[in-house]
Amino acid sequence: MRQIRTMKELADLAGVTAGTVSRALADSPLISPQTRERIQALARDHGFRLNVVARNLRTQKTGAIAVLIPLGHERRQHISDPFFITMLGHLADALTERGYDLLLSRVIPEDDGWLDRHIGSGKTDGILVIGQSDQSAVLDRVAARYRPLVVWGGHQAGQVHCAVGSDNVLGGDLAASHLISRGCERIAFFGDPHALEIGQRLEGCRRAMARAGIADQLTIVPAHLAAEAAHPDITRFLGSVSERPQGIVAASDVIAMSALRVLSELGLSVPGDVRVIGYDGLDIGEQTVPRLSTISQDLQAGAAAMVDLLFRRIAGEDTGSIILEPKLVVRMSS
Amino acid sequence: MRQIRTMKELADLAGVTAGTVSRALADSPLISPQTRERIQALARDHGFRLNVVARNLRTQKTGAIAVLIPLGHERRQHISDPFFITMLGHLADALTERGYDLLLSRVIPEDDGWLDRHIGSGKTDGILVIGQSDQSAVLDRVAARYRPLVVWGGHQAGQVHCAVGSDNVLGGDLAASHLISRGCERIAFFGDPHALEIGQRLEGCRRAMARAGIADQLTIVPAHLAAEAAHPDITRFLGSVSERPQGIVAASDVIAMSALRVLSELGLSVPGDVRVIGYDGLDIGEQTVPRLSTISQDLQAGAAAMVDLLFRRIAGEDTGSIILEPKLVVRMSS
DNA sequence: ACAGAAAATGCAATCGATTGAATTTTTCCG
DNA sequence: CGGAAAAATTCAATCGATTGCATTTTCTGT
Repeated sequence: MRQIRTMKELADLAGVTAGTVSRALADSPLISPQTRERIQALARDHGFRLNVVARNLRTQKTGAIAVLIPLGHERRQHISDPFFITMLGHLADALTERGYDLLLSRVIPEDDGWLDRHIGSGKTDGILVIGQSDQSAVLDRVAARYRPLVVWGGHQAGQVHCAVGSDNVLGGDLAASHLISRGCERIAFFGDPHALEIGQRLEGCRRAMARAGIADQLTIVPAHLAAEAAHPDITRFLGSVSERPQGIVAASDVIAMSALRVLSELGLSVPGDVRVIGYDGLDIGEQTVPRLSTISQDLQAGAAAMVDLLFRRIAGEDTGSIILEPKLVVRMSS
Repeated sequence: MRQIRTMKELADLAGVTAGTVSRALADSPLISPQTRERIQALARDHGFRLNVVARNLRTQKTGAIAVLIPLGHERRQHISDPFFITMLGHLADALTERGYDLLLSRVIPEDDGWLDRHIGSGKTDGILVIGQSDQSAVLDRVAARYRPLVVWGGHQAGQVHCAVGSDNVLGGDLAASHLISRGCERIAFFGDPHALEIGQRLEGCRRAMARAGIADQLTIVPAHLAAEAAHPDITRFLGSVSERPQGIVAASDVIAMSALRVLSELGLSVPGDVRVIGYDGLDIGEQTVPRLSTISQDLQAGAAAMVDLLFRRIAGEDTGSIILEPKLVVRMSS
């Protein structure tokens, strides 16, 4: 039994034409039940798989969605960053459920054309971008004429591109309020506010402290996002500061983990000497010692929302952004 | 300036035929330098992107590699497992470097056809599989007739499919020997030896202990691979055991992290009361408290090797498996 | 048994780029 | 300046599946 590679071959075998085979395999009602059954059996027996590339060309669809990870402001941030990865996993699940493939691309934006290069190549039916990095302008420009594009990240006034993210200001507020309610007054914020989302979290932090009348007790430590890079930043700060903070709001769980480690190295107890709260709600927060309190973003719902919006945009609908509500998760570190 | 979508349109604009445009854009020496330059400029000015799907159909290549993650023996293991993810990141980097796309698929093998379904669909030029799970037989069957397939995982006698992995027996030996050299006698192995790679690690562990004359001091705790699932397994064991082990060899870093957490919850110090060593060499091991000693697999080199083998197989070469040497990394937990 | 409707299948263009072979244009040299 | 060789370009088939339209086959009801 020789291998059948094309519909033409299968058609010859069945004594029909390729068109009939195509319809039979697609369960078209135009084909009689008998021949349909016969052809499908034949296809099964000969292990026939239709050529998806040819179909894509003809139908002008690809059945694939690109997930792009721009590494703009943080070259050292690797694709294996736990946040990216968690997001990626959820997106993979959501897309798989809809029968779509996921084309992964790590992008280092060297010019403004990285997005355009993906569009128009016809490789995917739509694009999901994880994180705006420092490419908001590019995203806005492209979004103005290319619909099927959804971004994970912050939302700000005047933003053109469709984004899904959590309310970062509220999240920062929750984090700081929580520490304050536990008695903290001197609070340090670990994270580089230069990035949009992180800036918003800091803003929320400020808001909560102002409300408590301790706005002047806030220190900002622009720690790096990647764990290896954040460690020295944090060590430097905690080692040199005269008045140790009572509470630390980290801009991400990864930064919080670095903080936990540095504190342990300095012989300080958490939450005894210093209280720590992270941001993201990643699973690894469950595995730290002590288990990490955090602001949880429900990335699974976020991923589902991104995919949902994307498909509605592919269908032609014009959707707005979605802002999810962050939730305070109190574990052992605060 | 209207949008140019096809080579035909661009050709009309330039007053030549599509064939010429195709060659000009491909820097073919058949085309005169002037026209080539002119056409390339035109393409650039009009933002022309050729249709990759059409080219793929014609050239019978796709420029994409599939990465499949079979979740056979561990349904609860999520794609966001740190090991998968780290591997995926390195593979993405290695493939990006060669200009290939990465098509990600999470597979739950419900029948034996999951691999065949990917092959022949023509969507990718080759397949990388992360982990054999319990699908060794399927992999062997397919590998017998489909060349461009490389698997991350263990290697055993009679194996047909091409695999890249580390010497698990040696790794297990290294881990146990290290603990023994630190004075441990009662040693517990955390992990389910039912899976090929883990069984081999246990074997190495046994070998080292036999050499030290303490073969009878080994306890096996078949902990789950996923962190959430491993935690209760470990708690149950450490809570009930009469003679607490002095050393723990964990079959993965994730399991080791769960162990660290349980030990901390029980008020035991690491490495004071119990020494712990993991397996994999993941980055997160740097962030635990205390920092995790481990058997490092150099996943980056492993990923590079997988990609290298895959491309050699795509080129028609018939390659053998590769076994990497694991390395002992001593940090603070042992 | 037969017109006419309905059902099933065949035919052929199409998606957009690539490439071997054919053809036209240019170059070069005696 | 003629003519062969070299260079540049065009022509047309091809990759494999999809689909509107044309055609053939199979049912109806009378």
